[in-house]
Amino acid sequence: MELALSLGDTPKPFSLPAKNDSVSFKIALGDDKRVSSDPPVQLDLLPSTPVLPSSRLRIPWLSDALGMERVTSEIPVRAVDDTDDGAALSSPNSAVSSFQMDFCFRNSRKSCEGASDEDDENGSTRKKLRLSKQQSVFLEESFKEHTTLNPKQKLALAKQLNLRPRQVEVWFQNRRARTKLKQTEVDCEYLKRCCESLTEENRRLQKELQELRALKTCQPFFMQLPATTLTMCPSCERVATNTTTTGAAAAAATTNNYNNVASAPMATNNNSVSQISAVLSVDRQARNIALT
DNA sequence: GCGCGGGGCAATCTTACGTCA
DNA sequence: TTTGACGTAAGATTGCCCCGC
Repeated sequence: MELALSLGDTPKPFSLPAKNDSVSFKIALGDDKRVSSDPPVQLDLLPSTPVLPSSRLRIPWLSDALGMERVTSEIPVRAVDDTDDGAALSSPNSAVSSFQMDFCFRNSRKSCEGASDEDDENGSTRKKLRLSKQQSVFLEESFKEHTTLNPKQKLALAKQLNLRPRQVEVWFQNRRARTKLKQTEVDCEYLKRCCESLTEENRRLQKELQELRALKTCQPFFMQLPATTLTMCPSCERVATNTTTTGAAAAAATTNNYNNVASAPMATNNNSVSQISAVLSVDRQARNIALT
């Protein structure tokens, strides 16, 4: 998914890192300046302080990568009728109660029925699975490492959590989708703030422009100035030189021709210091009026 | 090039659960 | 305290598209 918002003359296309399926935005402004000082928020939708009981629950590929000792025997696995993936997992029946003690501390009834398809077989309505807190935490930890799973990882995770591979797959799909949704919401909020900021900036600049035009028409002193005048940029506090043929054009060009005062070629015209000071003074007054 | 299978994604449905009057 | 309506979160399904074989 790619959204572009460009303002100004140099829209810059951007590419998104596909990592983590997050949607991010870049705003290309005319001079590549951010409108808002706030950087776009990158949501950290993963639990920052997982309560994963790492001593008992382990992420297979993580543990393998770290060379950790496998302790999967501590996570008893109940027999699962895995019809959709064809990978039935089994373990001694004695492990069932141990698993349920591990995973089903919450709402004793519902969260323990997840991996069973018994409801389908006896014709009654199938109860919807609610993952236990620990299962969710474990999946979140896994998601933190891999937002997508390869078949091997999926099987390993399903086995450790006593879920069907399909359930793990669905959980990851939903997790990706909802992460993306939340990130999109955050990004939209950020764009909204940017839009408001730009609107306000535009309104202010329009007002300043009107003030400058009014100043130009009301004060013939402007019109009598030589070709080059100095004005102060209200935004960046820099003095601008406008080398034009008329005073009117100079006034109109003040918004896009601001240079550092040090580089202003003041010596190239016949303006006296007093004339420059007068222009600056008038310009400052106009600016203050516009801002207030 | 075409068909097929697998995986991801978007949209949607469904259900569990919390809140509140 | 109980109960029903309501909203939300989350598990699950479906259909489509893309890609590799």
